[in-house]
Amino acid sequence: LGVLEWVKPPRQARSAQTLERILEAAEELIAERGLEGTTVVEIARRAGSSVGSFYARFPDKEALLLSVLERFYEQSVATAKQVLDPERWQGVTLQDALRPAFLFLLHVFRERRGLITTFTLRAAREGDVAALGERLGQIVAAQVYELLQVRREQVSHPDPREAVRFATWMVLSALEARALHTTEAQSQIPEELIASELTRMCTAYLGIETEG
Amino acid sequence: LGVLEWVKPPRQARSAQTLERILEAAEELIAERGLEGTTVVEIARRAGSSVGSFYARFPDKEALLLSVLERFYEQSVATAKQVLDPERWQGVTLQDALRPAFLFLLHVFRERRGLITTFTLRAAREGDVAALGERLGQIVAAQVYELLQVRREQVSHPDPREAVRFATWMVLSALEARALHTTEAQSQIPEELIASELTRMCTAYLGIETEG
DNA sequence: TGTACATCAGTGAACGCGCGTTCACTGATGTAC
DNA sequence: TGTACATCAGTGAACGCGCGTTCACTGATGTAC
Repeated sequence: LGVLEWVKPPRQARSAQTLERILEAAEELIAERGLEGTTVVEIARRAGSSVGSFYARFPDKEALLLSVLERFYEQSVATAKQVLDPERWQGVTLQDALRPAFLFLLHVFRERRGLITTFTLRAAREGDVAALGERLGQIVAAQVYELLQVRREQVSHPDPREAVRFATWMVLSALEARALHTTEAQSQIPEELIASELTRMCTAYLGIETEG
Repeated sequence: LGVLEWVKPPRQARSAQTLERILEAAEELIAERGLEGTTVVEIARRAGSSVGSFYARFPDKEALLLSVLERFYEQSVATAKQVLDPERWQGVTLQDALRPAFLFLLHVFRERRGLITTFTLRAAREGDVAALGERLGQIVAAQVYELLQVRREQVSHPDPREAVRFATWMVLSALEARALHTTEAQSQIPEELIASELTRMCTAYLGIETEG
């Protein structure tokens, strides 16, 4: 499912720029108001373009969403790989690795709440969108498992691989829920506290003897 | 936010029945296809009624959704209170209380997946819908905390009340996420396993010395 | 118990709005010779 | 280097579909006397 499938590639630099501007504008608007709340006319206007140009590139509005989604997905995978690079976490206790990682995740989910919400809503109805999200989760779980390998002997959970998968799923679910429902009351809980409790929960679950 | 605010009360038994049939049909259709996917004409047809009758009761489609939501919310609160009644769990270890409770929750979230999904999507954009969900979560957390009181001395988490709130939020988030994304791969994980791991996670997090 | 009238309940065709999509047209860029 | 032509890029008014909502009308139920 490469971008080339939804987008008719531009032949001139000029239209490549137009395409870029359209994607940019679309991402902004979708993040602000969701897909339903965003009209093609608005996208074109914010991009300083026209409806016709839009349809010269995208077969329909749906294809646009998929393009924006794919961009986002690739960014996410890249970020995850970078953050979870084992190099970064050598000689650090699991807790000291997890807490900052959770803080970072909380930050990202807050910054990109609009897009995440839109995609989540979409994933609830479209299988292929859901599949992307799941793939991302599995990539993260695999990376985390790598990190855990070094500290293997500390883990008392009978099936560490499954445990990591499960914990990853729980954490991502919670972050997703937090992005989805931002009632005032919820957002009161400071991110530091959430990060601490997530850390406590994960280490306790994996069965790591803590020293705090 | 009582039903009476959205629904014009019927004066004759006949129209009370019609209203009931409309609510029933609406709930079915919304569970099957979501709100957007459900037209007023369809609701009327499935209820064996007419569009005019619909608008004799509801000011608009939105009010219908709120009525269905409120019904669901009240059922949920009632069920929660019943299931978490301390009477039921006297003399049982926390693990033996949690596991069946989680199994039950998984069951409910599966059975009512359609409605839950619709309301979740809605809650992401409408504050008042989100508020209802949060209220439900707090009710559950409070009840669970009651259950924990008996086993207080076993808990090693420094702030049990907050811990219960946090754990409840995590569990409900995970269940919500599971309802939302039913990719094939996800639904493969058997509910028994999820219930076990949730139990393990919660007891470990609260800091309860397990005996298994 | 019967008649006249008021209100409630129900019907579905017609209306209208929002928004995705099309299309006839203009202008810009590249290519052939 | 210049001219003719083809293709690419861009424009925005007009179209049309789906669906929520209205409304003029018919029938049923209750009430007054």
